[in-house]
Amino acid sequence: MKKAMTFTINKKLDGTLARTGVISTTHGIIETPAFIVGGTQATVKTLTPEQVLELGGQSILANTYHLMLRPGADVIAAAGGLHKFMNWDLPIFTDSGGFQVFSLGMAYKKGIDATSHSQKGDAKQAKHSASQLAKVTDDGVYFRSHINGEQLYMNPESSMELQHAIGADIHMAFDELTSPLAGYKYIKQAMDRTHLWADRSLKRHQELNNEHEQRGENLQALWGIVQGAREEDLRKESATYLGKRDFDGYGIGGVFEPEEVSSTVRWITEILPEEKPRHLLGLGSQPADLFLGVQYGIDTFDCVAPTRQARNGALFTYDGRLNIKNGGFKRDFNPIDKECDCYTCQHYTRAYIHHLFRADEILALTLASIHNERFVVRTVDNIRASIDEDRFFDYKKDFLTRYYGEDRAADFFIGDPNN
RNA sequence: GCUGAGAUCGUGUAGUGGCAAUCACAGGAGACUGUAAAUCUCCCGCCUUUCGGCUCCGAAGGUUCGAGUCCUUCUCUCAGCA
Repeated sequence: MKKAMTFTINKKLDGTLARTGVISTTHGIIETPAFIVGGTQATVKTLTPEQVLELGGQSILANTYHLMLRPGADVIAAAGGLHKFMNWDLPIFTDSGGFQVFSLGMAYKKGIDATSHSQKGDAKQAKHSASQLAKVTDDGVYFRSHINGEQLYMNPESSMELQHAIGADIHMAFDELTSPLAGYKYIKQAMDRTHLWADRSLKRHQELNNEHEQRGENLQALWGIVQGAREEDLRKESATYLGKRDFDGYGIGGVFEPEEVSSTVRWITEILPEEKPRHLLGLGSQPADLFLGVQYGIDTFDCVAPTRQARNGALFTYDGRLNIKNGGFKRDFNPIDKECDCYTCQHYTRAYIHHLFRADEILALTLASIHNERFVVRTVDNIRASIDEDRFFDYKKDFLTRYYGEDRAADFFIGDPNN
């Protein structure tokens, strides 16, 4: 059978797990390390595909759970697949729905949500904790639609069938990620279940690819997902188990804090087969995640934070984050960041964007999203260039010191050769 | 000029005899990591780091154990009529 996807390593950075390379799919290539843009509901919120291209997006990640609910995988298949449906011709990833097992289920039961940083006891959380929307069994997961409460069921096989119908280039295996507050016993149980689900996902995936091949259609790729929370032995067991399977690449799930990147990610990437790409699921809301992820062997990232924070007025600058809604920007006629090359910074001032947010104008969301997404995509692109040019550690030190300040940044440099 | 209705936080309001300050907006700040998120949280009379303390319902009187609330006069606003 021909391959759905290939990965070529161009350069490895001596003394680290970092590398640059190229993922090649039937919809084109992704130069890695790369930031994959969040496109959950078959759209990058507030942006047209042309705007995503202009800000340097190489690929997007959509979500099976959301698209199954609305408009339905059958609708996307009838439209000729997700690329055609949403007018995005470059590579697309789909997440399996596994994250929603967590965000609609255990996360609330445990009294925290998907973002371990968020405050306990906020009104929304209290409201939702009363009604958990997902329930896990060994075979699969019962969901209640967050839209209308309808009962749904998803398991590894159905996730693969939905993902193949949606027709992205790279799929994620259906997994269960656990709350950071879960106990060891439950973490292990969920990890073992994730492994069995990975095998079932792979089996169904290969059957579906066989059908594609017989019909002369494009093949699709599947990446397995490593779990095990913060437990070193479980993470290593998970990487070992999945590393032996015939996946096209790997996702690392259930990582929540920047501190975990330099420990947890390393345990895993040292074990996973070097010749396959690794994706760090859901991380990238701050620059340290990106530098540490790459340093410890990550090839691709995805994160909703750049666009979500943009919609809420929190914007990246090379000197740290600012909240454009604050009163101090009312008469600030500078761009968001003088060194940013994005469309927003080329044409608009802080004062104007401040005004748009205050006036509840929807252009605020688009301009802010363009900026934040460009900031993150460009940072990862620059990290890639710094590896190719053997100046990664200098770039990392300059960037993070400026962004966080010397004191806060110090922890990110432990063990670096130039520290 | 007459008649009527009003005056409570920056604004609009709730409160109709029992610890005044509800709700919204405006304002001040914070959070957000495989998107139940253009969302959420906190502050918003004055003093105090906190604990807490002090004010306060257009003005002045009055009734009452007790008044934002009832009575009298005044000021101002709005509506209708002249």
